[in-house]
Amino acid sequence: MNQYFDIILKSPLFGGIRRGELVGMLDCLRASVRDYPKDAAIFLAGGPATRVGFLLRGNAQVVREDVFGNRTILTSLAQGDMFGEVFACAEVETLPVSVMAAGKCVVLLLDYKKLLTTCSSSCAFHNRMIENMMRILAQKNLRLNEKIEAVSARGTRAKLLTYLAAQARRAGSPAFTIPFNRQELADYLAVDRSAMSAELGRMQGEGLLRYDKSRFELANNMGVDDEDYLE
Amino acid sequence: MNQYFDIILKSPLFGGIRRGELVGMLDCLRASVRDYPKDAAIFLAGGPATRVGFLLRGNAQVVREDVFGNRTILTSLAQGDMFGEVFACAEVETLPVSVMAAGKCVVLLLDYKKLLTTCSSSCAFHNRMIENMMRILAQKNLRLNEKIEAVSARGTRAKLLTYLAAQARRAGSPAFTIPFNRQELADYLAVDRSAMSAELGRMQGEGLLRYDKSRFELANNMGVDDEDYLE
DNA sequence: AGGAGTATGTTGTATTTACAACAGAATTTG
DNA sequence: CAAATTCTGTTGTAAATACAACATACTCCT
Repeated sequence: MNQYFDIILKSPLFGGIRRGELVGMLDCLRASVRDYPKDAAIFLAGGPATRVGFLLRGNAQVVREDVFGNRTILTSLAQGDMFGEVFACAEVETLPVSVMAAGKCVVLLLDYKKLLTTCSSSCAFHNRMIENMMRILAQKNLRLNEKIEAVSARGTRAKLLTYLAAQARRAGSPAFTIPFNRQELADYLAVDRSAMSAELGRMQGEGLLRYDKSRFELANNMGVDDEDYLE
Repeated sequence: MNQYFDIILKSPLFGGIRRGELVGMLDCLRASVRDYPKDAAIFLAGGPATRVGFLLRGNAQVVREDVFGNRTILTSLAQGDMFGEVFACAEVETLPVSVMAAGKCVVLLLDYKKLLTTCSSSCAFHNRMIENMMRILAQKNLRLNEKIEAVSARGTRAKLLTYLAAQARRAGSPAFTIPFNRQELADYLAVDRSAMSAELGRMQGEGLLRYDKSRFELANNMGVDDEDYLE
């Protein structure tokens, strides 16, 4: 178990927790570690959403199954990733998704109620974790809002500008590197890759921006046509 | 102040709180009630995001101002609505939006840190509110994910089917009423209203669904073409 | 009931986007 | 280093969507 301490401590939920506190904490939380073989269901759709998981080892996928049995991969999980927390915190009755082991997996499971309820000794870390979880949920909220803004923009150019402007804002600079390649960016914005490439080319031609690979630089007059200021 | 008790108690953040507990609670939370004239800034972009607000009276708008001073209305707030909680919980340094009074407003303001930190007397309602806030954030997360799924679908028909299927799932029935008129639905899905209307007409013609105003009923063979099963 | 205002549906046209196919650059692999 | 693979950009064409304009239906108000 303690071979996984570093992974656990790196997780945002455990932010601000010192290594020495961890053992007692996990004990108090009644944390359990389980092994799953390839293709096993770590969480099964239809089951209760009472636990929060951490992938300590292996890879897994969050999948949704529609009425006709078609499986869609919603997220891919890697070592250190947390999963199930949104459903647990939302207190949904039954899980709408499954989490399937893509290979052999080792998982840390926490009971959400235990995590939420300050224990008798009112230990400090409980409050810390609650604060952490709150921040995680709220920040995810902000990221989702950002994506909705970009995807909802009308037209490929507007989507790109919305996304790139947000990245520039986040970077605090008109020059920044995005965490996507072209195909991933196209998927994120829900547009066709080649059409998006063409649009990027046109935008560069018009001097709106410059780019090289995943590095972008927005022109300072971005999106503002001089004619707007003529009377 | 107690003229507003009913509004406060109806808010999800105060869910499970009894009327008799409220006075002591608000006192312990150092809650303050403030009046704002029309066009006043309740929260100002660039300022700290340390408080959570409730609109007790009047209407307000959450607005974002881009680099060039263009204002976009992100949300309209009505009586009873909570605002600012995502930024407070995410612990962002500076507010990226402003909240402007659309008319005379009365607002209840809570300090997020006070709300989060269990007070010395470890009063029960603190835990209740923390649980409530967690659920509010997580449920908002689920709603945003639902919207992203719909908006990201390729093509008007796929967007409609994604949205309508989610509504049917939520309703637990293939027949349900949506909370939008056509224009609002089109805005939600980021498509053109008239094109969407036409698509709905085609879909009804093909027997995929039936509708009347905001009442929809999905066919049970929805989205499954019989040919898929011919081999 | 009458009329104003709003909501919805319909159609034709212009524009935009997706799709497919390919070429060149960059990266990875043996 | 060379071959294979992946990534990116380009182009022409087909398809989908937005836009504009209008007809009809519905709602609200007095």
